[in-house]
Amino acid sequence: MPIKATVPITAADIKSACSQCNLLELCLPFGMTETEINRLDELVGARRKIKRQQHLYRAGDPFEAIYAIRIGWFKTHVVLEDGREQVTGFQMTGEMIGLDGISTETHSCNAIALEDSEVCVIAYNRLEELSREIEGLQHQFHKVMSREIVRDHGVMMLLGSMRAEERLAAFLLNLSQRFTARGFSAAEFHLRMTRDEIGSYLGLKLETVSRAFSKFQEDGLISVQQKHVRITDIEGLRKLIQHPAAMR
Amino acid sequence: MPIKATVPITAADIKSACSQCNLLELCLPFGMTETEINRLDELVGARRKIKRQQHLYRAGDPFEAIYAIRIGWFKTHVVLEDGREQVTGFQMTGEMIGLDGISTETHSCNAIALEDSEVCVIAYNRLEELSREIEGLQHQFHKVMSREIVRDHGVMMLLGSMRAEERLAAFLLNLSQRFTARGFSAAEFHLRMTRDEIGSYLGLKLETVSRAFSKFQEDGLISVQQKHVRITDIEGLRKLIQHPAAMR
DNA sequence: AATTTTGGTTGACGTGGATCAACGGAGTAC
DNA sequence: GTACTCCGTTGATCCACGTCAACCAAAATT
Repeated sequence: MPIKATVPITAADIKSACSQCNLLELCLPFGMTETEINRLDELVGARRKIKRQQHLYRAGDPFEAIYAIRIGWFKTHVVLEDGREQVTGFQMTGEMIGLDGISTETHSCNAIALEDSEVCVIAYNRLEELSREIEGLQHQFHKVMSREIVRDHGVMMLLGSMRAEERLAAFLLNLSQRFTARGFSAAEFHLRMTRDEIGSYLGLKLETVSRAFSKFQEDGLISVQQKHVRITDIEGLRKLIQHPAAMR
Repeated sequence: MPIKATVPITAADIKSACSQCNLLELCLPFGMTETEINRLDELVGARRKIKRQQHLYRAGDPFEAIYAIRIGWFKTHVVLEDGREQVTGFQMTGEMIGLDGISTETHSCNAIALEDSEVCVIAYNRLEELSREIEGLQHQFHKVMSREIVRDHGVMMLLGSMRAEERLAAFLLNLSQRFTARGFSAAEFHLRMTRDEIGSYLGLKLETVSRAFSKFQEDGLISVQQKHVRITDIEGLRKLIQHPAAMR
């Protein structure tokens, strides 16, 4: 049974507290003073747990809140009338999700948990109120939105101008960099998404993604086994992007 | 000689006034009360004229302002180290440009006028100040940013999941819709960009764009002559997208 | 433990769009 | 008016990636 994406308070919910959270430098409070962060605690409502494969929200849902991911992974995707899907992003701990809803007050994409996850629910009207009072919050929120725009432009570059292997290399480097920022290994990580989902994000078919993984392994750039990836030559991956792979 | 993209006051500049402007319902003031709009006049600084092919700003420029297009057309594009370019958008009258700069306080793309154009310069620090005071401004500004994110997701769908002719059809329908919103003909318009620029935006080569134009003409969907386009069967174009063109 | 389902890999083959090339017309500069 | 440059069109050919298919491993279900 699909779960409606509103803001339910269940027994499992705990009151969140930004001031107690260790994601500070990744999340909304970044750059704010301690006093300001304490005031954030009034803003951030309940936490909400989302099980693997469940929706955080669906396209068409009324927009009420944005979400800060505390634990876990999500994907967002848009669907065309004829059923074609396009993954528009993979979001991890410390990232904000739901910004698409502001423009029309209705979510324009679907957000699905890739593993059991937990988000902080940030009521949007409260966020607007509070960011009129707290300059640091306002500024950081604007940065978060702008960052999303810049990221999207990067994806356009990827989809519009790069070949299959370059796209995958860019994808892996991006993941690596995001893991690093969270204190995890830059070289070794576990993919939360399937080849098909990666393919959708990168504008490729799953077979092509799989072949590119195998090729990278043959070339000694990475070692892959299913969802486990170890980057063995990060410079090699970088070069692959800079020197538009052997177009003879 | 390239012009540095700062905020120069030249003899040609006139003080702008949102309250006197006829772009209200397309631009930042949308949804604001008359009193609020009057206060906007303190926000919007000089106008600035940009000649065809000149930069409004460049990637790497320090971010100081966003711009509302009063007259004309722009393209934004990002450039990879190896020189590959990707057009990330075409912006017309009433649209905001420069939002990419907020995240890092440095512009991340280039904005170039496609024809002689004029923008209103909106100092970003003043915008933040004022939108802490005027709720309607804050809300509208957030909507503008969110709309950009949603638009970008649409482009990802286009680049990642659609075939050449579908992409061009979607592009023409999008232009048509934006012209309509400005009171121009939905069916007949003048393209401000070259086949090459359209191709870059759509992730196609200029030859493919040209062939798709010719195909649409053969099929009686449009008539094209150089940059002049007349849509003769708008429903036909829509169908083309909904029914993933004959993949036999 | 047996069975089913889902996800990933690999090979053979087909094709949409890229590439290469030639040409002609529009716009611009002199 | 003439020359030049830029832009768009069209044809011939090529190739990167999609499609189709078989198979296997891992995970979920019984």
